[in-house]
Amino acid sequence: MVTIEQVARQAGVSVATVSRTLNNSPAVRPATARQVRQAVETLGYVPNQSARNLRRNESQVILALAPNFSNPYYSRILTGIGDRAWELEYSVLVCNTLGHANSERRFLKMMESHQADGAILLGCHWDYSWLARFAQRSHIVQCCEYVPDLDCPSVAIDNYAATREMVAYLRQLGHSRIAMIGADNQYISTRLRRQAYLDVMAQEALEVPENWYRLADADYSFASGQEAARALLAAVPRPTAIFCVSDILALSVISAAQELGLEVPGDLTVTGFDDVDYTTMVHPYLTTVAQPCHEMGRRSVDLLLDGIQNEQAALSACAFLPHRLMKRESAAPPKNTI
Amino acid sequence: MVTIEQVARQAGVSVATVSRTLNNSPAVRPATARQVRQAVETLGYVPNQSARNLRRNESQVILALAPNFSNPYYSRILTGIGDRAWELEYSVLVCNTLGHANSERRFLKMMESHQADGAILLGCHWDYSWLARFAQRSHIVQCCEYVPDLDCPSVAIDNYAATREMVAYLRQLGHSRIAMIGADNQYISTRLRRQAYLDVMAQEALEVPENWYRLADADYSFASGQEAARALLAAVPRPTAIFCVSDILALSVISAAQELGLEVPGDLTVTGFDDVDYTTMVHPYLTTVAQPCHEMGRRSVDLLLDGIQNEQAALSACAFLPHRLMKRESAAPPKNTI
DNA sequence: TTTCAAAATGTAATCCATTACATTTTTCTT
DNA sequence: AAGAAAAATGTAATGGATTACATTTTGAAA
Repeated sequence: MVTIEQVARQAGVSVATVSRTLNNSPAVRPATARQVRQAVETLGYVPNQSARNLRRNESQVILALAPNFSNPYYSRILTGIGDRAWELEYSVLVCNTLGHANSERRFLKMMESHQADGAILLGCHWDYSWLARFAQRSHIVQCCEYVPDLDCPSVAIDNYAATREMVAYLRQLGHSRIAMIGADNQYISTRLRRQAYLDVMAQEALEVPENWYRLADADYSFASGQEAARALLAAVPRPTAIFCVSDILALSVISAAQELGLEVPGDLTVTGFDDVDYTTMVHPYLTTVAQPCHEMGRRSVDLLLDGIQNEQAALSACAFLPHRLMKRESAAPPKNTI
Repeated sequence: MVTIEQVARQAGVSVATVSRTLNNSPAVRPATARQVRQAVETLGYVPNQSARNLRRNESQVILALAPNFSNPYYSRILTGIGDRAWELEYSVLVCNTLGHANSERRFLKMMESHQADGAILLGCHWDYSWLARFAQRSHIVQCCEYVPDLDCPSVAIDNYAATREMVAYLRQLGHSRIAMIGADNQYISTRLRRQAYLDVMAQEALEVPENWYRLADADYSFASGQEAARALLAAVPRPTAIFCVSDILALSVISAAQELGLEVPGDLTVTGFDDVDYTTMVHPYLTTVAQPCHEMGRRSVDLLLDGIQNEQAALSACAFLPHRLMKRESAAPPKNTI
């Protein structure tokens, strides 16, 4: 293996000069730098990052913890994270936690062992108090989901406002029997969306019968959505609109409705959340809330590196990025407003 | 920061003993080991991986290069890779190459700089000769796609056989006007599927009019599939079945057909490839070829680590994993076999 | 009890780049 | 041309764990 010493010898300079050249120190005379680069080229030298990391006490690696890869929503955020990290010459260790607390811990421990400089958390099922202590010592950014009082920056959309808009839109279309399918998790997004839904309904003096707020799996699985939908569609009177907290769930509702011979949006309005690719692949195209996933990923990286590089960076700013209501085919006025 | 030296002092032993204890060397007396672990616990010591990596000349990290994250097919393989790596205490750097050769190179360079011990390549747009030279020096495994004469192990299904089965099945249903939508890339899978399609058609003495083999984008985009489908469906006589090299493309064909007022499978049979989740989310459920994605990911890791750990491991074995023909709703006999 | 091999532990070199500090070279002023 | 400041370069310490080799301890045989 070629080491910096061999390069130094080849270039007729000291190792310090080689190091400075490669790190673009301004203290190297251009002519000397040229010789060094020449030697690097000739010998095919590639610096050993482990040595650099050891000395500089950093790794140029950031972690991205996601509860799964199968949700295209996460894929898009991860793509954004990867893009920005690439630009800033960082690498991303993507960790599929499967929602297991112990795997979250093991991954986060990588920061203590200097294998990673910081971490971006996308909705994890962590143990709050443990995480709180952890956030004290390590650089963490929360993306999409966040534990409110945690001492670290976060990036998300305004879930409460977005949901209010969506429910208000349904209301404006003429719906009054509006049900909701949430998810069996403690995510802040889930809680805020539920609250926004209830608030609008209350404000409009609309009834929300028990069981009109139904739960799908923690990770929004298609099957659990179908099940929730079947239960909802069996109710009498049946809701005329169902607001779902994810696009996959919305697709599962459409599927369940069709199996019952109901047409969407003719007999039932269905809305989703996230605006993943599949929303415009089959008719009816889904009315949903678009999140700037890619940008959210990018912004998370910026916040994280800001915290790593500037000691006195803002500790716990929460960046809210703009969402967009995508009005498409799956929502329409109810047939008869009984 | 707590170092091994402090642990040694605390435990009243030498650093060598601490190191041996933590690496489970059998040469440490149990009683001593206990003291050491006690000290580790007390001080909250976490070994510095950079130092370890420098000394051992390894990183316990493997790379996984994928051309994109948006295709659920890749997500499933990556999940398999992550699972297996987790079991073996390796970390996975997932790299989204976006199909750019320069980013593939930059990621692969991480092996030369000792940031990664090996790499799993999922269909990349590499420069063959460069890669060949690279594979000499570094540990690489190809998954799903592979460059045939490259000196490295690979994992894939038998694309040729799988396609033959699918086309034979269409034939058996009674189709004779069978078209195909491939992709504008040089992947081995694309080439083999095309060849298998042509071979079966020739064998059955079926005509393949020019333009019945159409190309979607290199990365199977929905829009490009729709375009290809529209062109195919405008042909006279129109094909009665379209074999697509990916599920997304199949969905795009169904979408295009429906926009023309054609029913699937009534007026047109459509088949996909990969069996991603979405194939059973909307009707018609897709007839497709299932690949053991998760297992392919896991197997790739095993092959890679085998190569890393055993100097004389098999250099270029190609593991073929079993596929499965999923007969579902999108394929049916043609209405009239004119 | 002595002796010696085996087992356990310790000492110090090593991995390779970075960087504080020391030294040399260059440049500019007078 | 001398002298001082600035710029460039060099020397050697440093980061923290691993491990070859040296030394001590243990335990069993004689």
